[in-house]
Amino acid sequence: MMIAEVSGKFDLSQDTLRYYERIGLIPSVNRNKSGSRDYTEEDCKWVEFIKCMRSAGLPIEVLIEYVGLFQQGDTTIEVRKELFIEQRKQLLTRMEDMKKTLERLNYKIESYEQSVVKKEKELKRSED
Amino acid sequence: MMIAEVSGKFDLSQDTLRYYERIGLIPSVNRNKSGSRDYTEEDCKWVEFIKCMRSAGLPIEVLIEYVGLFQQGDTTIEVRKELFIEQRKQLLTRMEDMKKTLERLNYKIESYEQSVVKKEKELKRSED
DNA sequence: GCTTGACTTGGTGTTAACTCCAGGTGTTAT
DNA sequence: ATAACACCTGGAGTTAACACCAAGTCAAGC
Repeated sequence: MMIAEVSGKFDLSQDTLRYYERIGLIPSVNRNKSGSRDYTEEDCKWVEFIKCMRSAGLPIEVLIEYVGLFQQGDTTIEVRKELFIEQRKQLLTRMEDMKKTLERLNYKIESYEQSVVKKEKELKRSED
Repeated sequence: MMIAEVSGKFDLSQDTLRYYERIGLIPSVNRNKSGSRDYTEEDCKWVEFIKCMRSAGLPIEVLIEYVGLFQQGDTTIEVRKELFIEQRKQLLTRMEDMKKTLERLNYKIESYEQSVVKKEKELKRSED
């Protein structure tokens, strides 16, 4: 799979894909004879995984660490688990914050609806 | 209320509080005779509101727009409502992303637990 | 009246995460 | 074989959201 296709498939710019690879956020992708990247199925899975993690706000630095640990093999499983547990904890905190904010937005929107209704009633009265 | 107290109360640096005010993210705070900021109850409510919105990832730019609209009075209620509806939509999207990521993290962590258990069993066998 | 400490402003510096660009190489179509 | 195109690399530029700093002012304690 050429980079253009991967770019389209995951809605990430080619620059971003190259950037991710350069900083070690995904393992390095093999090149074909002419030097272009040729993504394997495995590579695509990495890209998709990273995209998912990033979309939830996991920092790049942490993900780079994970990729590094992964590449070091089974001896790092325990550390990787701890890393994920920590990230899950932080994710849950962020989700809680968002839940509170969501309720607040809902309340605000409802209030505004009320005040619009009031305005309309006033208008109707003035039309009489 | 002096800035130090507000800073402590909301766990925001004084620099951040001044920054927020400077860019119009909170309405400007009155000064006492010696020129220092003196936060009213109202000011604190703004700070708390902004902190809540920021913690859920609403961009500063959007919040500045909201504060501007708010200060223009009731004629902007409809616009403010739309603004919040849009932000709520985006917030829900982010929350969905996070939920998926959370499930994935949970799965990874569980898998790692399994592989640790396996390792331990192997160890036990080799002890026999 | 002098130091100490909290505050002020205006401006510069920093970090994360991309994003863009120039200059070069290889492939493909006419 | 020449133009058009996709891709490469190394490096510089951008944006959001702060964080830091210098130089100055003000009030309080000794």
